[in-house]
Amino acid sequence: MATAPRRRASMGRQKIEIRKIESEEARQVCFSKRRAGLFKKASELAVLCGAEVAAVVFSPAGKAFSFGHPSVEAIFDRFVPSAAQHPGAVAAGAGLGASGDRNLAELNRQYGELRTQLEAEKARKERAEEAMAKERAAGNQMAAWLDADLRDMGEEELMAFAAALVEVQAAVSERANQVLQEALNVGRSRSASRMLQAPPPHQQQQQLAGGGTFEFGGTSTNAGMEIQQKLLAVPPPPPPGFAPGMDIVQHGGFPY
Amino acid sequence: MATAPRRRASMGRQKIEIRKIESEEARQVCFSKRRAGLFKKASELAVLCGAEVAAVVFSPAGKAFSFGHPSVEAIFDRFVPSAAQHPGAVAAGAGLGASGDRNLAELNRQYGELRTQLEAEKARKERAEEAMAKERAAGNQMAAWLDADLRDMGEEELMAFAAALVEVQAAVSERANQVLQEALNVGRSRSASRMLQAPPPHQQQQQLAGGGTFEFGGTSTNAGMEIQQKLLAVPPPPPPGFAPGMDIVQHGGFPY
DNA sequence: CTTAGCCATATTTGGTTGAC
DNA sequence: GTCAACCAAATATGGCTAAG
Repeated sequence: MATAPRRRASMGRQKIEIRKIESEEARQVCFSKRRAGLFKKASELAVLCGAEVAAVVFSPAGKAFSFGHPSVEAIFDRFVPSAAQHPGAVAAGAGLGASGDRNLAELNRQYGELRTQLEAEKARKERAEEAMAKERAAGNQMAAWLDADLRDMGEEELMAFAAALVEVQAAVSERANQVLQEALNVGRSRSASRMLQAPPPHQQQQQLAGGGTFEFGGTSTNAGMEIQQKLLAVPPPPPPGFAPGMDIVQHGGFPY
Repeated sequence: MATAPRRRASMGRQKIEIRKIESEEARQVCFSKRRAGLFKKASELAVLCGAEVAAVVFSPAGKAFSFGHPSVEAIFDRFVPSAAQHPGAVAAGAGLGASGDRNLAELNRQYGELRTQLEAEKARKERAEEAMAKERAAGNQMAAWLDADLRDMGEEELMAFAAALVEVQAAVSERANQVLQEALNVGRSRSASRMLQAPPPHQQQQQLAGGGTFEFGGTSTNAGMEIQQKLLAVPPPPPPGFAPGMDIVQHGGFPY
């Protein structure tokens, strides 16, 4: 058409991390958009599932917005009847027996924690997946073992597994050396050298901790301990997770 | 509607009208998904815009779920100044049977739900544990392999074996490093320390930050949150490594 | 039954621009 | 400064299947 600088009218939706938006302005705009979106979602949830939903939002400026079906009051009322969810309150419980005496705050905290962990694990899993592909490339039988259910391992297991790996690594290394030695002794240079010509593509990544291949005990007696120490040596463990902090209460299960 | 029998494993997301879902089952599923989505949105809104958000939803079955930042009660209070939610300790000790009966019962049920959640997680871990046992078994097998009598091997065999070892070694090494890294990234709470059956007594239990409630109202600078989110932001590439000494955060404990 | 993915597509919403 | 509109990429999630 005319002389209209047809520049891409948009960069499309940009990905943003869930952290407080710096720009006051952008934040305000975002607030509006998302508030609307939230209410819409709330509404849909209410209609689609015949659920009772209430949502109250205070803009950073202090203005209040709310959505409620049938009404905010109704929901709140139902929710708060005797609310014993005061951190200080006891909210003893008997129903569920032993552990029923936790107060909501605690449950809350626990849940948030759990969720955070799940989130973290999820991320980890993905990275693992990636690495796995690489290993598979190695094409050897061991890869299978290495791949195994690592993806499903929890932190604990991972740690233990790591310890195991270190051991194996040492053993393999040693053995490899031996084999090479043997090979050389028997003197069939031909293949011996060729073998070495096939350097595993991932050898490069062996550096991490010490600056080279980590050398945990050639002995398997205390590999675990070593690791433990290494771990502890690491700086503080930054807790990952999505939307940390806010207190998710989930009085109930949260499928995620 | 033209039947498209087995087009693809997925029909992709179908467009649906916003009206009560007929299928009880589908409705339940939808409820779960959307409830999660709603809370996530709420959470994002809170974080992104530094707003205070509360959402309460009652499933058609009557179960209550809620999300609140900083907390549902806080929002409620603010929304309804006259709210009488400071009963002090309605359900204290006595628990069921008191005026907070209904509420408590509800709470208990809810807790049960949560507990189920946790159990699920636990189960998952167990499965992992199991898997690990398997790994270990494989490991033993490998050990045997390592002990194979090289003298009985033919040249070819020997060479192949050696080559394999080298590769395995590399793979293991890399994997070990990776695992360690992962563990470090996530290895905070849980029982990262319990990982070794015979852990050195000097293991300093990491103080986990868990889903602590971070103060929001104010302004920005909340070290804890910053870091957490930063980490999250770090998608995949940036090798967390040991070097970066993000400061930490660990809000020690909770003011409970 | 409840939970966990998968996949393709419906929605949502950053970033911008322009009118109030 | 608020809000609406636009565009395109980021997400959320119906519909299903598989696993407990």
